[in-house]
Amino acid sequence: MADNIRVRFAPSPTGPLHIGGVRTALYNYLFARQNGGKMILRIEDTDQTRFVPGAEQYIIEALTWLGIEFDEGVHVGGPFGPYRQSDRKEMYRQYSDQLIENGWAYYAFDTPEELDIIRKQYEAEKKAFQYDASTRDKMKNSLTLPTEEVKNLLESGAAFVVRFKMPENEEIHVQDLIRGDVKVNSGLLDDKVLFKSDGMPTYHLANIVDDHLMDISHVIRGEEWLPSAPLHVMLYKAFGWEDTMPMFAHLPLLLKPDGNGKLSKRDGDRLGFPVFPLRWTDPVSGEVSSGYRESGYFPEAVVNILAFLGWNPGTEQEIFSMQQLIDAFSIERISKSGAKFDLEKAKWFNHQYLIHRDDTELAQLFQNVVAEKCVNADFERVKEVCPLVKERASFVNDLWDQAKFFFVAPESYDEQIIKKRWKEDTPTHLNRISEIIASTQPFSKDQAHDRVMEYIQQNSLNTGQIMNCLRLSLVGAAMGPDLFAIIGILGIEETQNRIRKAVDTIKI
RNA sequence: GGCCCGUUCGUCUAGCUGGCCUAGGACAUCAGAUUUUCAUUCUGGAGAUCAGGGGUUCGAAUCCCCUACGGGCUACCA
Repeated sequence: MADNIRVRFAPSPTGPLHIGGVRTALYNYLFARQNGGKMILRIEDTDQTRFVPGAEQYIIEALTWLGIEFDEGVHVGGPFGPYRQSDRKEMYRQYSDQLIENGWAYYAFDTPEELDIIRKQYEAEKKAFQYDASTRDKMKNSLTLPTEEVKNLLESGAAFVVRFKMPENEEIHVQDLIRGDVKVNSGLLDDKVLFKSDGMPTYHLANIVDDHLMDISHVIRGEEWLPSAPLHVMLYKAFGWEDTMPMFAHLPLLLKPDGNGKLSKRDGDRLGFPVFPLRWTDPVSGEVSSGYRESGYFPEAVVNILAFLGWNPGTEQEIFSMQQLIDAFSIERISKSGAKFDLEKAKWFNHQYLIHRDDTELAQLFQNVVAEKCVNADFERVKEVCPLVKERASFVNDLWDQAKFFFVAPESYDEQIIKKRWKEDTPTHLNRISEIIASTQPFSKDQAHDRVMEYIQQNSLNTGQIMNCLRLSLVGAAMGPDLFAIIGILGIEETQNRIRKAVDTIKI
């Protein structure tokens, strides 16, 4: 590996960052940290028409939430700034000029409308128009127009773009860290616009110039960029920057869980899982898209899930902290094929983080949920309850469904259980058991357990029947942790109240 | 259409320098055990003839070729 590892995550602020982008950021981050390199956030906002207010802030907030930190970037500054391409606007022109001077690029005056017409004509003949070596001498550009006219056009302020002059027949090699040697003939590529008529560079120019200026050593990005990688290689060559050209790694895409195609912003809520790290409200339509954070995922779990979508350590360990990922990560072990998001496995990951979370911390999180659901709950009780029910939950919110009865007495009783277990003499026994529990000295769940079991045996009762009815009285359903653990937490008074209420309410 | 990338259980994948693969793990799923309940836990099962076909080789999921399928790109979007 090179001495100075510098990687960048370079999103466009065209909306919320989706999890594919988050994964790209994560892989960049892991690679940088593992190699003691720098992680840079660069905002690529060269398309003014697609700019979405709030998107940049969203990206920063999302990555911060996930623990993906930057050494340099639009929000933290750094020696290679500015880090927002719109703020770098003035410096791109000189690079496109340089290419024109060297004969690697030229001015083109064809208007979008003219190009549109030509494309339609080609289409009518079932051909595809490509602005390249075979067509550029028929177009309106500085290669075909007289020098004087070009000069006049430029001076008169006519709209123009700068196009790359793609060689007619040259074998281009892209060395990809994941895919190996990818080669393509330049004759198949077109004369991409480098500099737009609005004075902004296109992605291709800005990207190469900035990566060079920012001393980027490795470009780790999505596979959708692989087709334009040959152009980028050519640009490095045209600028004479081949020696410092970064290494490329094109990541496999994240696919739709159902059917085919790459995961898109629309898929998430359609399939019941978030595609965004944070909830997003579209500033124009007002449409709300759910986020992992708001859905109850732990950031550590999201990182773990994403890390394993397209990468694995080659061992059987699946739960990795960020630091462990940094230590274990390697570009060589990134898979080549796209991965589908699996909601069930994602839940399992979150479950793992939930059950291994420190009990006090978990209790604090759950305390907030309890506070929303009912009146003031004692923190000590919340803390006692958590370890009893956490095995049953994937999310903190699930804890409520599992532990609700610790905080609120049952309002109704499961009819099925009543039908199956509740007998005529049940009230009598429950009243006796209520007294027994109340008289247990000293009171403890174990004592209560022993005394109740003693009663059941002495009266030759059916354990299952009595216990289920007792559970029904306290919980309202056939669920929950160990009955006496419940009684221990509810305490004598509440236990008695609930038994009394059940006996009064349940009729057969 | 053209170009590029890919293809192992339903899903994520191990396997990459060919023999230890009658293809391993995880999630999901099924069954049994445990339990006073639900869940957990434990044990076990089913599940990919490695996309298909040709080669190379004593031997291929692993190397080569072809085909099929999937995906990406093909804008003055990134």
